[in-house]
Amino acid sequence: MDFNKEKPIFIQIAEAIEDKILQNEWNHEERIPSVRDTAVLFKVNPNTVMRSYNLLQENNLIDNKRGIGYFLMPDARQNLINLRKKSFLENAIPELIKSLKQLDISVSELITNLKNYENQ
Amino acid sequence: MDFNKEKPIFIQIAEAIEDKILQNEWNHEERIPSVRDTAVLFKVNPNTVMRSYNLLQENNLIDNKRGIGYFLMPDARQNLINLRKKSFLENAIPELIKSLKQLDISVSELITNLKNYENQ
Amino acid sequence: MDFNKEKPIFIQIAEAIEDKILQNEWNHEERIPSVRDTAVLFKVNPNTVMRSYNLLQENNLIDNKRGIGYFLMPDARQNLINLRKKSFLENAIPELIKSLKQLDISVSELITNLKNYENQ
Amino acid sequence: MDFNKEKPIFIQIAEAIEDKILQNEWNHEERIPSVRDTAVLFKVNPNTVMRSYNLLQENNLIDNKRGIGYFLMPDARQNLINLRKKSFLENAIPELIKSLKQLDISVSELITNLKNYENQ
DNA sequence: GTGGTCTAGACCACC
DNA sequence: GTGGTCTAGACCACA
Repeated sequence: MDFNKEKPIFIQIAEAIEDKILQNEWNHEERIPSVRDTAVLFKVNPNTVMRSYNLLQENNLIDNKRGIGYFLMPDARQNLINLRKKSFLENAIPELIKSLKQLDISVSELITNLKNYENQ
Repeated sequence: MDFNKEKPIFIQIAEAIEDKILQNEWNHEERIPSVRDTAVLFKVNPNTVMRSYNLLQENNLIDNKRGIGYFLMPDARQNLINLRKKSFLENAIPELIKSLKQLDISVSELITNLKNYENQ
Repeated sequence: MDFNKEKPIFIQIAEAIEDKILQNEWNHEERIPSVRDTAVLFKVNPNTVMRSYNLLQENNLIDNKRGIGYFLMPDARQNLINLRKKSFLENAIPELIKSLKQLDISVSELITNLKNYENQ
Repeated sequence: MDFNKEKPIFIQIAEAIEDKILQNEWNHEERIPSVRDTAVLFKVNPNTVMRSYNLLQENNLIDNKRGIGYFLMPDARQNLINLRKKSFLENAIPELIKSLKQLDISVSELITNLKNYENQ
């Protein structure tokens, strides 16, 4: 995995873990890899992974059992979907509309364009 | 104008000026306000505006005449539209698609949603 | 190091670093000194070094890893040689020819003159 | 005539006039065009031309007769050739040698390259 | 520790 | 008047 320079690395790692949650990489309330293992996996300083895990914890996606590790929250996947839906509706859509107007692209043009992706 | 804390101010100023270009605030190859005037307008240090103008110059939107000021490039508006269209197609659309998949939203659902904005 | 008053300091620093690259001061993709250290070395404000590093980055000679520092690009040395060769052929040679004509110096005269330098 | 952005305009105008002197545009001690006419010719502020003329005067190429205009100095052409020869030997040649070394170009390579220009 | 942004204020060359 | 460079010093996010 190589990182996008625009976003902080710790956020990108958090998002990568979120993606795994969405893809059901782990079972209900299962333990996720340790900070150290994840740091090795991403070739990154453990402090950085720590920040990612803190972020996930703030969003109620994982929880910490001291001395044992981090575990998925009971409703992790559903919480995550809700979070993303919220941000999608509040941010992505209005920005999309703004871009369309500035570039003088009609909604129907956009739809045509989107169809190219429909089967991927 | 108040600034978004997420992005550097000098970028936001550059974008604000880009928006003015799109809205035809200035005529073909017209002189735009001086660094100092823009600094006063945005209540910001002239150095910061300097960075914004440098950015615009790198993108071939404005050009400098020594001792006189900055002027719109002949094709500023068109160049800008091309730049934005390119970034829109390369970034916004794929991200949109990714979000749709993760959230299990169909394209038709999205279209329905978009229609709410159609007349704004 | 003392600076030439004709050229901006930040450009002269960038050129000094380029010279070090040409002289293989650093290994392949090695980290170069921090902005602050370089500022101390040249007895200059860190902001000034920042501008030099930005310039080098634009020319694909160095790259930044967030929170860590600046690193030589994989092909830094070769890119640099290409850049300089290009500018040499496009600028230096035609100017040389122009001078020769204006001064009524023949190419063979020039060659004789050049030989004085051959063993330095 | 369009100006190179690297050099001050007043210097470029002075050089353009020097070139005309070399090309015998004017006769011995002839009057050269007025500041105003030259300003119109180059589409430039008269103050700028004033600075060019001052520069030429400092180099003993032209002289001013108050209320009448600027005139070529008796030995203008020869003075100019001497000036240029001096600067050529002191600046151009050593810089050329430096570039050759940095780029690892041998003198013979250079000569080959120069021959392309020999008949222009 | 690293780089990045911003301010305040000075000084300069150029037009 | 214009832009351009530089300093000093502050504050911040990131690793």
